[in-house]
Amino acid sequence: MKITLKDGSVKEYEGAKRVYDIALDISEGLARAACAAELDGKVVDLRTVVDSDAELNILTAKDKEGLAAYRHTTAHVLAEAVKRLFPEAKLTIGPSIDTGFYYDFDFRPFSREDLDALEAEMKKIIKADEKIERFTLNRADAIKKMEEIGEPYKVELINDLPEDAELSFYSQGDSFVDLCAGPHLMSTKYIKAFKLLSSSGAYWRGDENKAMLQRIYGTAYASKEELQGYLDYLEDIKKRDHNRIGREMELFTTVDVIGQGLPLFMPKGTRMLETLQRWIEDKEDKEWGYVRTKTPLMAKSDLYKISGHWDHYKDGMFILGDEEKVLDEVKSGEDVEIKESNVYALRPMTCPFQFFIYKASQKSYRDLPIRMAETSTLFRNEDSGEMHGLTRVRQFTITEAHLIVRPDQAVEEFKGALSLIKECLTTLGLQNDVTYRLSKWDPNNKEKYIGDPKTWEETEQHLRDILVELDVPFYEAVGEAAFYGPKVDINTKNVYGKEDTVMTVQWDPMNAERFDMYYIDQNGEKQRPLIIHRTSAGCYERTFAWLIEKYMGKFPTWLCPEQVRVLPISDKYEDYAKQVEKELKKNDIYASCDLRSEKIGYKIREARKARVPYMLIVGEKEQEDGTVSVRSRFEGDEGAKPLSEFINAICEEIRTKAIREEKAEEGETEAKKMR
RNA sequence: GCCGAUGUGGCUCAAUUGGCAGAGCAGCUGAUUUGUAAUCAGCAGGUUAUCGGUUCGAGUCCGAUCAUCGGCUCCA
Repeated sequence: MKITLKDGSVKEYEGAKRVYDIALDISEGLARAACAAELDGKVVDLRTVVDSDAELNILTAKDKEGLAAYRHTTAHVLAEAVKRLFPEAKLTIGPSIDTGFYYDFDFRPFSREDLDALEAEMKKIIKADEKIERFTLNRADAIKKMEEIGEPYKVELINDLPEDAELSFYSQGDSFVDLCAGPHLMSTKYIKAFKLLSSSGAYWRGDENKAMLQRIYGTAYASKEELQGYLDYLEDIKKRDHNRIGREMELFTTVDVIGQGLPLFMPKGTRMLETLQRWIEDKEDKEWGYVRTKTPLMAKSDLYKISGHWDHYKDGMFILGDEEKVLDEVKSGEDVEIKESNVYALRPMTCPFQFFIYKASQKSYRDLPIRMAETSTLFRNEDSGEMHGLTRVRQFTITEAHLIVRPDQAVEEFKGALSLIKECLTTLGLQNDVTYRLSKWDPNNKEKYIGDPKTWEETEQHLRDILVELDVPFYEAVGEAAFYGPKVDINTKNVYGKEDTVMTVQWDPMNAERFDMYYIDQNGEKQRPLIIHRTSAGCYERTFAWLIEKYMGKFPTWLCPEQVRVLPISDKYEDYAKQVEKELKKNDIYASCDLRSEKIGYKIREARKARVPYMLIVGEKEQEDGTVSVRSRFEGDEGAKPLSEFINAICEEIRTKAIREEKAEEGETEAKKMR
């Protein structure tokens, strides 16, 4: 038979052969690192026997699939260690994930000491060179076996598998057996480097109504160096955490008695937010044809009944008025008699408010599209465990807009909204850090959505076509749509590797009908418009958090709350420093003076810590020549230049919102070493 | 909401088996007048998150609440 390898080379063998032996034949080193293989495109175990011509790709821990198998085996070693140290723990599932693996157990919570003990036990198992063997059982035997060894969750899994499924098991050493599709390493001894990272609760099958299990997260790499590299990376990336940097830089803070998810923006943070806001409002209004509205932060429950929020989103809103009764209703799920006119809710979105602005006068087909934007503060009663820094809060402000369009304009307008977002991302330097997601409804969960299946399918196809035409890479996700329509979500990853939706454009075929919105067409007849809901720069809080993490607090100059700090060498030059500061402020530059009687090195250090992009050092020379000595975050010491020249340059940098490349940090680490 | 960890001056952290709440940085005052990443000295700063309990005595032990962090679930 002929085996075609991934690199195109062909090997010929007599008779049947194991994948493992073929791998050995090709290269012993490769076989040692091998985890699994792809046979004719399908991932298989190394023991798989090949008896006809085939395409073979040996997977090693350097491949995505191979690494997954390697980590999956590490998860099994963890499971064996848990069963050894804590025999009463019940096994559930333990897959590999992007960053490593986890395994869920039904047991008491694990402490860090437990994890350390488990790591030691795992090392023993690895050292013992336990052979891993695959075998299959029929359904009855499989259930009997799992009942025998006391694994009820495995029985449940088997019962949920299709009747004709092949029930594959892996044994590991003499005592450990786990239901598993594989593939796995052939022995525990091939695991070279792993680490248990953390433990936490997790629901059985991800269902909050089911049992709370205990999850152990870990990671594994093919070498100790790679593992250490990853652990260093984890440490390093936490230094970017907006929650830490934002508080340290006095951009925002929180206060116990004010409450969860209600951050306070301090002067510097506020200045940055308002810089962003002025930029985005100007852009929308002057370049993209938006008009601006300002609508109430609350409304009667009647409004949310029309919009569908009362039925679909009531427990996510802050309800005012006959509060206790409303809470009763929310809790019991039953209608309670409430004097409706007394019940108000803080708005969780702006849509219906702007819809009524549209409806305030009769519209002609010639008036459309109408693009209404609002810098819109919203309130959402998130569950107490959901809040995080600035990325998940209960009150936030969003660059919200609704485009009321004729059906023939919808595609163009939808594309326009995406283009505007792309422009915003590019200006902020974030365009390469996003993924596009087509968020679809879930046909198996119809009660969560309004509208009929046909409309959903059609609308989703429109979005798919637009994304393909714009040539942006995207993926599709079931069950992520808004309850009234599908959307394109633009996501990014935070420092903990979790995805956050930062921007969104939604195609809404439902609400024009609900709110009885119409326009008059050429023939004098009423027609339904379509509605596009969209953000441009997203929600200010979340985008702000993203910017902090992206730039580690060293923002592009135009966003900096302090753009220039003037540092006089001594108080003899105080007057000149103040004069320079005044001149900068005259040119709309955020400038300040450090007039303390400190050495220049100290003032520079402080300014660097505050992440001020430009320091102007002034002393005798500068005062005499009318110059400033520029030290920037980007180039370090840039030497003396006339003040006017500096002002022209920085004004141009601010005007164009330039993102200057940072020079590698030399000073701080050196200074630390020296101390 | 669920599981777990944590909460001590503005910040980072100490405080022996329950026994006088302490240090560095930041701040303030004074001296110093400084040329590209930390000048020196002094002073001030606390109901140990909040409320309750055990105890002769609680930062420490117990309970409740609030908040922060990591997960799970959720995220219109």
